[in-house]
Amino acid sequence: MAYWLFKSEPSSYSFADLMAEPNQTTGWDGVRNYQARNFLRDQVAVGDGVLFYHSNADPPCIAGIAEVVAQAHPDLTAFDPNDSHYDSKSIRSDPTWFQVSIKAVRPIDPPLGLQELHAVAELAGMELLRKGSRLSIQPVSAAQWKVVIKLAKARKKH
DNA sequence: GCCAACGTTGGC
DNA sequence: GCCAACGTTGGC
Repeated sequence: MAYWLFKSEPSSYSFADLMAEPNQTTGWDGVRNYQARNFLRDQVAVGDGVLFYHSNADPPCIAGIAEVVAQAHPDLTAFDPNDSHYDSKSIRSDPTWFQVSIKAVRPIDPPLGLQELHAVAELAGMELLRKGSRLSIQPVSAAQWKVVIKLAKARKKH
């Protein structure tokens, strides 16, 4: 069991969009970065926990918890010339790009803002908080996961 | 909208 | 294989 943080711009796909999906499940397609691809293809496993992060948002935040429900399978949007993530160099017999499927577990409401996360000493080493961090699929340690879940649970008192 | 940080491309 | 130019990401 491992833990991850997946980034998405809410203007293109938000945690609320995931909640609204049939079975609250979607294929995490469109990843076009090799390091992120390698995590998706080689390490992300069914049952893993996912922090759903809203980048380019106001404020940027962790907006919900999800879980992996299907391991890596080819990202078919790479083969569709009409898709914005089309990659003419990727071929069906040897796909370059992969996706996993995730299912919403619960929203974090209100979400955990980036500023707030920066203020948490135990999260100081988190990849998300590193200056210049751009990776859209990031590993999260068990200790970091525990801290974030605890912060998320504290949201429920009101 | 700005711009720092990072990834990719391509000439050499 | 180097590295400058370029494109993208994402906080602010």
